[in-house]
Amino acid sequence: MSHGVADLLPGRVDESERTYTTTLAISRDRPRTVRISQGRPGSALVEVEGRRLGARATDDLEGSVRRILNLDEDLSEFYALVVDDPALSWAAAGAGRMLRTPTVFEAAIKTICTTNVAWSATVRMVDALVEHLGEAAPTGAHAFPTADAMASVPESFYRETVRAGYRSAYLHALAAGVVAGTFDVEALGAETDLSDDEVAARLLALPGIGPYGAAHLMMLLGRHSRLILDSWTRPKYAQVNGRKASDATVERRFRRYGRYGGLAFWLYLTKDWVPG
DNA sequence: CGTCCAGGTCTAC
DNA sequence: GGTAGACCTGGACGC
Repeated sequence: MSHGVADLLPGRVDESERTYTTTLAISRDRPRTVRISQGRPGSALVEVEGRRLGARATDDLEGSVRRILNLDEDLSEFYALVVDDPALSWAAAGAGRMLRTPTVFEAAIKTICTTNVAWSATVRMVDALVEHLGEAAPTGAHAFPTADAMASVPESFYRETVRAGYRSAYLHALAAGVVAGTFDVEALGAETDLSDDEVAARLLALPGIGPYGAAHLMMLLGRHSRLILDSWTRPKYAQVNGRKASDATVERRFRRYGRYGGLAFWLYLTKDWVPG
């Protein structure tokens, strides 16, 4: 079973039908439940529940789907780097486009919910956030909550209802900081002139985000320099590699991929997720 | 029923 | 700059 933060979108992947269903927020309107599947070769089919959308809402939804499917990322430089590499040449066929959340805020909140807990607990916390704070679509399904919605409830809500434990303070502080403008997290997904170091520094300044979380979020932002080193990737590396290695050794091994070191590491670990 | 720990982070040395 | 200790929770495991 494969997991990634984007798997935690308030929706579900149906592997047999190869579809992804989720409920997405639309500005100035109720959220809508959408079903994403493969359309004609080279295109995605997006089916929207309910009455026909207006032009404005359609634009919103298309923007969200583009961000979820990461359609605008150009990985040609990475493919050129690995095409003659026995360990990663398979990736040049088109791997590495991470499934993402519509907003950086959502990814950051979910990343906090992955720290120091079993995956089942992460799912439980995110489900509670969506159920209790997310706006409902006509289908009854809920979208991921906005920063405003998350800032509007007290920290005790996160402890008592979400059962997020000590993460509660981080979740509330992040939402409140985004609302106040202290943390402009969406800018990190839009800016192109910021260095990876600058982006990393801003992510590390977020409450509850440390080296693991920053590396994880940067991958989703198309910043592939950092290796995600955590309790899942370390043993997985040992398994794929054949023997254990220190973080420093792993970092050294992937240094040759330059600004794509993090992506190379991730794909090296997840090759067995790819069919065939 | 007690202990351990899971896709860590923060604080205090 | 590097490193112990504390930190919520609930599922897994040993007794």
